[in-house]
Amino acid sequence: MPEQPRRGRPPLAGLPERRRQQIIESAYAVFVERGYEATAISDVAAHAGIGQGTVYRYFASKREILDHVVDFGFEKLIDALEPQSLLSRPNSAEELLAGVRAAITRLYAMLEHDPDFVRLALVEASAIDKELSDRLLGVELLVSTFVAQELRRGVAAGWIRADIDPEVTAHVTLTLVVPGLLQEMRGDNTPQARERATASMLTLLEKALRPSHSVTAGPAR
Amino acid sequence: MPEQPRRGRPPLAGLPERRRQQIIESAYAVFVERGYEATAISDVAAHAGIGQGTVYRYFASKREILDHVVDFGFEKLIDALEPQSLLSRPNSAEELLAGVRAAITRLYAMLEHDPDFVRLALVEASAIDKELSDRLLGVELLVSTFVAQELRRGVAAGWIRADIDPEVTAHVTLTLVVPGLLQEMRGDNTPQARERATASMLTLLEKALRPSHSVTAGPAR
Amino acid sequence: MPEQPRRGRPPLAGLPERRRQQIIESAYAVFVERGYEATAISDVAAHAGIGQGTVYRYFASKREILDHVVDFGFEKLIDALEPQSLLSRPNSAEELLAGVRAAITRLYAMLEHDPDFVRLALVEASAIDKELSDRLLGVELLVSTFVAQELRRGVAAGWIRADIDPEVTAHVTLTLVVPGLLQEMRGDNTPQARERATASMLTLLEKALRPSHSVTAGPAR
Amino acid sequence: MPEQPRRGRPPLAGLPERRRQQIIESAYAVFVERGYEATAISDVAAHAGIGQGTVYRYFASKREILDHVVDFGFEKLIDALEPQSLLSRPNSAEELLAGVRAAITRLYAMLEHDPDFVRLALVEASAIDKELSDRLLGVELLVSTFVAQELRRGVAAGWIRADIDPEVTAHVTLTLVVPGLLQEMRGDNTPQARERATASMLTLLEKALRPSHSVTAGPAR
DNA sequence: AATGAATGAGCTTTCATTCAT
DNA sequence: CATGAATGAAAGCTCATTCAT
Repeated sequence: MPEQPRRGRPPLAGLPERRRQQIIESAYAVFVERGYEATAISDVAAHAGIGQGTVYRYFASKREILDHVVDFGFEKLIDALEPQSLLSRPNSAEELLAGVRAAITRLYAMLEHDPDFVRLALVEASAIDKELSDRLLGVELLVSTFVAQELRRGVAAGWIRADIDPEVTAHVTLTLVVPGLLQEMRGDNTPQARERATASMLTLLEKALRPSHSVTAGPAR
Repeated sequence: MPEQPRRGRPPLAGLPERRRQQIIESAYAVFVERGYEATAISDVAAHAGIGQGTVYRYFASKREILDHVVDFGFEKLIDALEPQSLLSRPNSAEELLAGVRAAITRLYAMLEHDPDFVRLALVEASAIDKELSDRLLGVELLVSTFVAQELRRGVAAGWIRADIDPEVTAHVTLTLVVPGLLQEMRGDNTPQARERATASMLTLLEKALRPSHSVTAGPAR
Repeated sequence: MPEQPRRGRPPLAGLPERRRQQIIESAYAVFVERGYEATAISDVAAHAGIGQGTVYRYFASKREILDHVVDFGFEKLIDALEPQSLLSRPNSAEELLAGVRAAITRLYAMLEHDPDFVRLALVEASAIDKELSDRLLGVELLVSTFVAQELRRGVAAGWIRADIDPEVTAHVTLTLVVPGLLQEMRGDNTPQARERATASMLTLLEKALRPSHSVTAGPAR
Repeated sequence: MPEQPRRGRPPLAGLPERRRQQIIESAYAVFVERGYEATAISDVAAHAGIGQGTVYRYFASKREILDHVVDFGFEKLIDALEPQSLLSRPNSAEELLAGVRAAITRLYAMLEHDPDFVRLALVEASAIDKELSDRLLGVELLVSTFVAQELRRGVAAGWIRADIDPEVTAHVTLTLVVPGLLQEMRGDNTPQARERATASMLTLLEKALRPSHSVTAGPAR
């Protein structure tokens, strides 16, 4: 018996990963459509065009699928925001604001291209529990900690006013996207409305961050 | 069922309304405890000390109860924030900020007294759907429209800088409570942390709203 | 509110217990018919003429129903064997054997009246696990311990031969019913066959227990 | 079946049979480990190191595998008991008892060497149905018929008392192993306990079978 | 009006079996 | 032949809702 020549159907290398992705995307679609609790696994399977049992070959439970859907959403979001551009450490208020503006613009671009994305928030919300909310809060904390660091750099360099609280301000800065998302959810998603909202929020941020002496010292903006 | 003629006083006219309230409060308690989906009507009934069937004499469905629980939560929130104080139309940036500070302080006081309240957000989230989210957005829109009006008044009167967008700024202003709520959910709810967050957010708001009077050198008011 | 006059439908005192019994008996019937694993709760419900959900109002799980079915079987068995008659402590080999014979006779009477009972063994077997087998072994141990005690008394009094091991012999004595049960399961359940089997087993037991000197010393029976 | 041209050497004629045996032994192992119902075909396949589909090339159904596992168990048992030694027709009570003792001893030896075997009873039990129980009863009947024959020979030859019922006594004799098995299941499997049980059971059997020669005062045969 | 017993639709999950490769 | 991916039937169980009393 010279070592069997690999009997049986070859296991199709990429198949598992593709199937998983297929299921995640279907789940994403139906979760967004009807919400997590209201969606049955059979709905996910039907949307993916496979049998219910097949879903369980790739995921251990409905809950695990949600986790991956959330990851999927995060990835989409992170990709859209190009966080690396935020990592290009700004050296002036202008650069910081430009970075934020660019991120917001990309966010809107993504929302336009994938309108369902906003509703993902609802999906996540609809299945929120201690663990999931911890994850979400964790991501927010991580990002805002990074932002706070940049703010601190700006304060040290003098291009951000000294009397802010970096941590809190970082949280607030992230929160600035919320009104925009609400606006989208409300359906008021014309380019004009977006631009107006973006401009206003940046102005607000600018006023809040820029040292006041710059007013007297130079042209504001 | 003879009974009819209905002699004597009507059987406690207010009873039905009190029963409804009793059920809503019980639902509030158990929803907050375990979440909407995970709560059975029997849990609500048991908490209220009545039979399950009775619940259905006062509400048509579990979902309808949620609607009222949400209303109940809003009422609690509104009561805590004493919106009438916001209605005392401010006549200076100081007054406006003082009003906001007072509202935030009351919010924190309420959270301390009724910590479960933060969790209500999760409960609502866990049952969120188009209709409910529309309602929530509607409330936000209503309040922010009012705030925008005040902002516009401030602009006209010169104690708020002219280059803000009242609507967007109003939304952003409301959003300012979000970091605080996140903070609470994260469990970081010491008085110090609260005060620090409040102060920072107010500073930010102040910088963003106050006219750079030094520049115009004109009377803010 | 002078204390409500016990509003609502009165909870029908005996109902729960009757329902439980009804379900247990239906489960007994279908378990015996098809076996435990092969029986669905819906089968039990259908046999009882109730909805599946109702079953779960009275029992927490399918397994719990089995436990009660087994108890039900044990009760039937114990009642049939009239263990109290075994408790009438025998004072001679004759009395002991008479007691055993009576018990076996009652067992057969019961089997004739309720032929499904033998199949209960299969049901129990089909669901056997550590816990259940422990229970069964526990009962066997209990009874045989009691029997061993009687045997020891007989040894002390001289009407049982001294060279037996009371414990082992007690176990063996109980085991003597097994061939009879097998016979029943085999369908060979004529009165003649039963009598023949009973007589043989008793003879065997007699020879095994009776002191040999009695042969020479006196009339053996 | 004309067996076709069949060029070259036949592809390991014995292979199919070896595969079957491999599957049966794997099934034996996992059935004993987890029980029949709780074992999935994939478990059997995994244990055998083959694909699930392959199992179905050798057996039509899970149930059929069980049948063979039971056979396998019987074979093990029969091999251990060396029935041929029982077939060496005894010519005295001593020889008979010695044979039984030897068989019991070998049984214990086997249990010690393959402790899972006792659990096979449970496995079989967990899947017991009419057909399987018929098979088991059939085997018991077969063996006891043979034993009965030997007993009859002993009666005829005078070294077994005349007043026994050969059939029933044969059944009882086989049943004598039951207490020992129960003892093992109970975990009380020390050599001492085994020896004590064996001795007691043999003594009992001896008393039950041996003619009260003292009475006849003559040598049996 | 109030109750809780009853229900069945519907859920998640398992797995024996089939079959394209 | 061997394989493992695919499947759908079926199971146990939950619970919103109904309704006889």
